[in-house]
Amino acid sequence: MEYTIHDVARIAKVGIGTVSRVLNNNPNVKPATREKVLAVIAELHYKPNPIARSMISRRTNSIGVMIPFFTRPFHIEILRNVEAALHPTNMQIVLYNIETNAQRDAYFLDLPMRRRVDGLLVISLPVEDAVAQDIKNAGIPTVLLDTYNPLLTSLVVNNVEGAYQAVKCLIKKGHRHIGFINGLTNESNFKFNQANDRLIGFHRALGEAGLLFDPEMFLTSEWSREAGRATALQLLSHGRRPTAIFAASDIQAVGVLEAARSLNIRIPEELSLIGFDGIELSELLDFSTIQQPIEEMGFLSIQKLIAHIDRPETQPELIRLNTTLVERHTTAFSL
Amino acid sequence: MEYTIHDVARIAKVGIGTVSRVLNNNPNVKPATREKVLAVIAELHYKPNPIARSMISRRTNSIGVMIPFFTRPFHIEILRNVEAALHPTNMQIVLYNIETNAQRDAYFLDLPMRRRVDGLLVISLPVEDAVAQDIKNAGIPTVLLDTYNPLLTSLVVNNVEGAYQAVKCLIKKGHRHIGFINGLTNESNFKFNQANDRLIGFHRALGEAGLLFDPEMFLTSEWSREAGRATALQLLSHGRRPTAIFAASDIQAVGVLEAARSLNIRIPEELSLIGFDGIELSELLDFSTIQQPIEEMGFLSIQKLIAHIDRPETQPELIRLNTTLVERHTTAFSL
DNA sequence: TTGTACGCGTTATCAA
DNA sequence: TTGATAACGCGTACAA
Repeated sequence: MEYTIHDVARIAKVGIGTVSRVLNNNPNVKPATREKVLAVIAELHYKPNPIARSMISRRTNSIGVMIPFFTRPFHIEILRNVEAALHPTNMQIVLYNIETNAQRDAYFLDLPMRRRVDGLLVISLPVEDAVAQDIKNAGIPTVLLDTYNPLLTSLVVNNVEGAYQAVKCLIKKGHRHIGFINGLTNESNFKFNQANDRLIGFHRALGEAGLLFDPEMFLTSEWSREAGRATALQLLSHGRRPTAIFAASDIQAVGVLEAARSLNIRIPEELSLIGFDGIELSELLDFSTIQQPIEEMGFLSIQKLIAHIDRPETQPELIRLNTTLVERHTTAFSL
Repeated sequence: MEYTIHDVARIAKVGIGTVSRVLNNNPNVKPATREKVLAVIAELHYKPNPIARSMISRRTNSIGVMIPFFTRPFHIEILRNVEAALHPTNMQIVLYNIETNAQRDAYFLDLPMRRRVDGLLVISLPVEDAVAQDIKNAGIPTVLLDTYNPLLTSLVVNNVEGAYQAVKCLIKKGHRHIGFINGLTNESNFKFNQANDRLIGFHRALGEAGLLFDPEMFLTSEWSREAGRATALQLLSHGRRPTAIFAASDIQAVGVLEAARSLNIRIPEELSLIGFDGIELSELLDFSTIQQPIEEMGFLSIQKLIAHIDRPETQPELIRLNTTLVERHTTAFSL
């Protein structure tokens, strides 16, 4: 038994226009009639139908969040903060978990969320130029978080600088033989260009210290614990094993921790380690990392997205946030 | 430049009825005209407006997922599997993160998602009888996961049996002095009755072995790592400290691990530990736990929910799944 | 087999 | 200050 605005109007003996005005706090309603209408609304427990409202307003009060959800805890923490940022609003999150290339294309190309969401927040997923152009043409307010395309507002962390911070820290502590486990640029066919930037930072720190890049000390793995461990095992079994490892993500760093333990290599005495992301697990396992401003990333991206929704003429911009080196108990001086 | 069904009809020189029939695969369309219409649809990249469709069909193709999202990794893993189960469908997830009592009531009492979602999946959050009755009266297809109410289809794990398994295992290994860190029944004003059941299982195993319940060995803490650690510290500082601890959740068990490490208590030599949930972290940190069938919980709950959506006359049922003891390297014989 | 007209529940316009 | 009426874009009887 769902009531409509007509029921309210009929029972309150007013026109539906008046009810609508009451609902939308239009001041052009005589206080007395407003009271009368509100009384009926309360009595019937009437709630306006949001779908019908969307028909007219062309707003759904929801945003689509595209996220490669389960690959990394980092994404969960981002999502948490996105959610928190959205709370004060009355907007809802429609979750698009993206696990395969096909899924991503299905969402991006068909843009099925068109008119089902007011805006789109894309987390970490690379957006090709053609797709970005499509999104722009379709006029879908969009913000990219932890991924970049010049056509769309993008919020990224300075990955080059972050990696540089990490490696420089290790060098400062006397390490000369530093392993680098980077993330795959291609995973599930996604191109994560974060990895490229982190490699650049690695190179820069090395170059600045006059250290040579040793190809044998550079490996890549999936952005996962298991892959991180396997790769670390490889690195640590090397004839001349590294005295320090920089991992491109915390979850890979966890794998390094495991590998070291299984090889009875003590951390930090025999091996220093720095991860990347600053997920809660890094604190829990007490390892050093390059902290991303996760909370700020969530809030700022929502703020920008809402700006795009409210003012479609808003121009795309690139926002670059900084990382922070957080030293915990996995970084020691090289012997 | 969004096209409507009228544009398609006009350009294809047919009526909108025909276009609609083509869109909905109604067989009563002459192949030739179908082709013609499809050609125009393809040319215009026309997509029917889902909002307008919802007006008529009264389906939104989305389900609301209410989840106390960030308190425990367990919920994340549940959500992951719920998402996976929903993928084959063309349904979307609207995420309702619930962190406070006020939020929960806002969602439950106003039922603002009414008509914005086809169904509701409530994870872990207790549902009071009055609320359950409201939901039933409102005719909102609903499934409760990891929480129970007789009025609604509920999918729960046998918490009593799970706790019993854990404690019995410890007793079998010779432990006579077993600490129990239970979760709070009330947290953020939520009443988590999972804790009650686990306490019952604890009692049962003790009683069966003829062991006395020692109130000093029974503490409760928030369902968090920090709280688990603080509580474990208290337990382990006791004059006659336990030789084994059963924690009501894995995340609390992690806290126990930390506490033991900080007190230089070796695990499992000096202290055995069993957690509850079977989250990935338990595998990562290699501690024993009572494994919940997380994947099955996700898939089965969605299956049941869809049944309720498709056939509103479906009767509520109680589904009870079993837990499994997974022994890793934190359970040893008592000396 | 096809087209027209109506209704879904709102908001917005316009005349009263 | 108010009420009737026209959209919004679609699905669906019903008539042709």
